[in-house]
Amino acid sequence: MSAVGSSSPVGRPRAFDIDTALEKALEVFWRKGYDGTSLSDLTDAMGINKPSLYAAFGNKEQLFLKAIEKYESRPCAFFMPALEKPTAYEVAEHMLYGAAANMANKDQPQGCVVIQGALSCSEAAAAVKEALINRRLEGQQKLLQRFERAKAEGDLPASVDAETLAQYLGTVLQGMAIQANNGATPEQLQRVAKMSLLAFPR
Amino acid sequence: MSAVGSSSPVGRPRAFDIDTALEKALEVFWRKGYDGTSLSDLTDAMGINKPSLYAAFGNKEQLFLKAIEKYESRPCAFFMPALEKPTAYEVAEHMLYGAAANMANKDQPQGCVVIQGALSCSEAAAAVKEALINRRLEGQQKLLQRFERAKAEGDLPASVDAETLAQYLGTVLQGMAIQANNGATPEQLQRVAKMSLLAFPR
DNA sequence: CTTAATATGTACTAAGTGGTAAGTAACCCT
DNA sequence: AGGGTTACTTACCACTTAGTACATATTAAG
Repeated sequence: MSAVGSSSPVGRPRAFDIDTALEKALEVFWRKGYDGTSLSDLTDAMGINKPSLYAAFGNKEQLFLKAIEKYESRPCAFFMPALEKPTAYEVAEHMLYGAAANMANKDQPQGCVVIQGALSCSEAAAAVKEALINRRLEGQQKLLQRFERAKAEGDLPASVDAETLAQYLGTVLQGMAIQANNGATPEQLQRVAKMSLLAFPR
Repeated sequence: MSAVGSSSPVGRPRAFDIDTALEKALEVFWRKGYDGTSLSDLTDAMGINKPSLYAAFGNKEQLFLKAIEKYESRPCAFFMPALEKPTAYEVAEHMLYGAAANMANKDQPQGCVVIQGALSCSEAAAAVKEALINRRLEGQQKLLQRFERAKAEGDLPASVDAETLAQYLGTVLQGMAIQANNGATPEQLQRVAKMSLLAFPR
């Protein structure tokens, strides 16, 4: 058997780095949304031609979905690490402050591509929209499970409605994405984060 | 001088009602966003041909802006009436519960066209995006002014940061629009509304 | 050096985009 | 009945869209 993986497969080698190209595509989708992004936008940003794009990523829709995966696995991702905090309050705290820093970070497009990539969209983007909705619901589901665990651990009172708590937190996080698009600064979002924590049971 | 107004102007009379056509256009823009809506989508929904659309509304962009005006002046609009409530808390309360009912209302597209009409978009939609951002900021500005009045009236403690309060409320309202797009029910949003009021100073 | 395999650039397709020209139909006023 | 004015219908425009055929270039293996 021959070696598998990225080490010199037969044929002409790819002239671009697939990961940095995906990063470029992500940035365009993030700024312009799925409907607002054309293939020319993508090939221009990625520095490749259309046949290379189609060979490497399938088509526009699959490229988008791969870009979303990349987005969620970024080093600056704040969601999953926050879930690991010891108490429910700290989970919420880290998630809110992480979002405040991340969504208004001037080094990248404002907001969150999972929220604004295909919110209202054409029929051509219906599958993409659905995929994004599912991602958002999964995130909220993870919060819900974390808060139920906190109830089981006695960290949250048994009387707490974990579902509403998770949905409230999801609402604030998603609202922060819009605020970032409105031009809100990280500092402003931090103050919003602090205030929204006042509703959190201790 | 002849009579002005809608009473029999010269020429062939318009064969469609301009207001109901605008209502149809609004619904399409609301569901599909500016970039996701084509002129064919619009003419199909409005039941007219392109030249009629252009004669009556200018072009796609102007039609969108007129549709937004219509949206904000709807009978079901909850924003402005809520501002008139006697106390800051009641203002927030009515706004949040109004949003919960409105944004998840199954008789219309989910969410809010001012938020999702052109969040991430193409360069062709840049002017529209800017117009929507301004509308959102104006709404928040109105909230801020209302809360500052409440402070002056002694209804809110002088120590309250009215700006953050307004921004927090804006964040929750905008987050509710995303939640509605995720499929949240009016009841779920009501629980979120109730919870977000816990952060509100009394 | 040839062959097989993959990537590349150029050029193309069919369909859809926003927007318009031009002829015709319907109305009011004289 | 005719003229003036407006709206409607049909057909079109130039351009962009997502996606692809094809010939060429670059590599590894035999």
